[in-house]
Amino acid sequence: MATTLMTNRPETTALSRRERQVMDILHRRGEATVAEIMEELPDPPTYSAVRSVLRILGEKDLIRYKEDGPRYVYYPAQDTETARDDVLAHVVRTYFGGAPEQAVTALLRMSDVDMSDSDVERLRERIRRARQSGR
Amino acid sequence: MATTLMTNRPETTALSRRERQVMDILHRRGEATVAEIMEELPDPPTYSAVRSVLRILGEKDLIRYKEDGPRYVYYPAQDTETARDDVLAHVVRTYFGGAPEQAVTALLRMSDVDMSDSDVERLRERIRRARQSGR
DNA sequence: CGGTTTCTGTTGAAATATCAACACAGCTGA
DNA sequence: TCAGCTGTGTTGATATTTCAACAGAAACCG
Repeated sequence: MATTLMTNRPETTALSRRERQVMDILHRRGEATVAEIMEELPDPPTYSAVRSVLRILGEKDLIRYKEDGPRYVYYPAQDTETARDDVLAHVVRTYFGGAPEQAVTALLRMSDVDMSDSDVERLRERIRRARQSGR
Repeated sequence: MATTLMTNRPETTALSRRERQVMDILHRRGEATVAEIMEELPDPPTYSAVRSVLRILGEKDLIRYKEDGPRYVYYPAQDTETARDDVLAHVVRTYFGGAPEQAVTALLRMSDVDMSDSDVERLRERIRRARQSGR
């Protein structure tokens, strides 16, 4: 069992409201200063309040920072690809009964493409065969 | 601007830790009794505590309940498809720079299919043309 | 320089979320 | 019937989150 991995990813759950909002901002922007985070927060609290949240996220090892001249620039500790995989896995499991195809369908519909689940299934088959025969 | 819609969807943000955990359970199962929710919660609190969260979620109009004999069965107020669209929109925006194709790529990779963004783009084009020429 | 601005570090108060206890109602079975 | 479950309704305590204030260090600028 990948227990270690599970316990290492409290992102999906176990995060307070503000903590999640800040993490979302960091994931969306890639990195941000305290001032930038403050601007993007709904019902922006003070500078100090934001810094408190950042401190806690740091203690939980969910973010890092680097120095940019006089100030800190914060960014998610997780690399982007892992974060993406994690969040998609959670969404697929929670909202799509564990079936990625249905999520694909919904996404393609968002992209203004209409495609049934079985279409997606056929697509997967075609691609898999293509791969095996040389790619 | 669709301000009304925005403010109507506090699901993505503005939810406390427990509230989110409970909503996730309800979305995953479709519906659940207090006892079932309690079982699935990490670090399960008491029956009373779960009911407190449910009461708050009810006040926020995020859940409904129906009676099943002597007990209540709770379920999300949002219909499933809307909830799915909302959560995907949020994930795409937060983690994929607003590009659904990249999310599709990641999902297909999760499904053990390897496909580049440009592959997906070509796929979309092909499907769009097919639709216009009679489907 | 010296005053001002802009940061971070830290502390403690205020607001909110989380939780448990208790009261009460209905059902169940000996 | 009536004791024992199993539910809900409500209240208030506890824990956590959220926040602001203040102190000090470094950069900026006349």
